[in-house]
Amino acid sequence: MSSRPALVWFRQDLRLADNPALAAARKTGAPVIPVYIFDESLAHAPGGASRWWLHHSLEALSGELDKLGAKLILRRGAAAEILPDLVEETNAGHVFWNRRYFPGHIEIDKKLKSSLTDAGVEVETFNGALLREPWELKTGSGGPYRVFTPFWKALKQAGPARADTEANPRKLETKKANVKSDKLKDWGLLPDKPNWAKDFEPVWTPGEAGAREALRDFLNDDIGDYKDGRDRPDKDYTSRLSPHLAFGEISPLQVWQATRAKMSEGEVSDSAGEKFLSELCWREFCYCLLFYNEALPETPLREEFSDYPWRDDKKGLAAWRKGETGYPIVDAGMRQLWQTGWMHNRVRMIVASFLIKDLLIRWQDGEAWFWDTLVDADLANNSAGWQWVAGCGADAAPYFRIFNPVTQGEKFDPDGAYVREFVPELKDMPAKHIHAPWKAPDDVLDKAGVELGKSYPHPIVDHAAARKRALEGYEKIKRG
DNA sequence: TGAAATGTTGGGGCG
DNA sequence: ACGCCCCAACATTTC
Repeated sequence: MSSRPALVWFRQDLRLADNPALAAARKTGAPVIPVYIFDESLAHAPGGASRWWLHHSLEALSGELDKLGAKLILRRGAAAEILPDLVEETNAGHVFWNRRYFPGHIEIDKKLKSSLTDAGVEVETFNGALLREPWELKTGSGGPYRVFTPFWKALKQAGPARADTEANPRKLETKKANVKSDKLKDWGLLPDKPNWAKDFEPVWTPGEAGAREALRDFLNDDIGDYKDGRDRPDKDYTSRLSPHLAFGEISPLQVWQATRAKMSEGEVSDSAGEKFLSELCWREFCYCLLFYNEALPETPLREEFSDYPWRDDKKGLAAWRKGETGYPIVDAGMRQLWQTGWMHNRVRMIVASFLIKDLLIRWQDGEAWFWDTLVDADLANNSAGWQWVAGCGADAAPYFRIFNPVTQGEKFDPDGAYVREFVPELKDMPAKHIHAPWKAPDDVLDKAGVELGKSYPHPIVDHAAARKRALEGYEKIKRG
């Protein structure tokens, strides 16, 4: 037992339960000092929507710590300098954190670990973010997996690295630490003038309690129709856990265990539960891809795609961002993203396919927009996802798989309810014509109060022609 | 975790 | 009764 305090450095693990670093700190018996450092100097600093979430998540974490008598210390700046300062200031004998896996982060953490260790501080790091570390699962030939299905099989076979989750601590050894902390509101994480996040509030509850509630609601109810329902943006059959997972308000192990428990109780069908867990493991797969391919966020994994004849189309990109492409399912998705900080996964694939293949705009441009606007923006998921749609990733959709936005709309939003919610100017269109208003007879448009080119745009590209153009571009890079 | 083009089959209308 | 055409409904191939 040591009287020198134990520092817990919170990062992408803004929770108290099932937090190995925090658990280790408690085990020392020393007073625990929780710390969060906001480092904007890093590449891939959080985008606007993530900053909104981060603010509220930190507020929630700080509140939970308060209940245990601990004060969350907030500091802003380069962790490489601030953490050693804090260690010195507090005379900490231990520092604990859960590992990060993104390029840049890893180097910082490694250096800190060795310099602090050299200075006589005991540093220990843990896996708090993944079911398995990227290096724990290898193919038969010893390399990392590059195809999802075998990865998923191997992970399912191996199971999570830890068997049990740890409950929320009820007690924490603390000491009145006289350590200065920033005020959260001074970080300016919240939007102001205008408050574009006002519609986020009714939709989301950032923080550990909100995460737990989202998981419980999903497993008790919405997961029933997950297998097919998860593809329906007009329904509420997805877990909406993504932002909670991105900020580590809940661990994948907690999700895994809770789902397995419901499955063995027979309350969740095997088909729905397995499908959901496989989606959870897409996240693991993406982390793996990024861990072994640092350039994933910028550079196509398949090199030939660097030569793809992309177009510079500022107007097209702007129309896509604003949800004014004239394709209702695309516009609904882009507006859902802007309004709520989130987009249904099926629609993410549709809008991404549209940007890349119909507009021939670089996937990196879409990735950047998602990064800024998604509350669940996650470097691994976002870059792997965009590469997947673009067809240049490891286990990517073939390039010629080009979504038809009309067919997709008719298939997955058959009544048009999703479009009506987010594209209100089409709310009086009948289901039959809502996904292709330009093909609707004049009297139908009149009756719905839609004037193409005025109240709702004409399609900015002709899909059939755009599809042909995209495939011709593919021929070019295939020939090299 | 597509879509479009092309091919095949089978039923019904019709001369 | 028969062949022929049409076309919907699938199936297969191709991008």
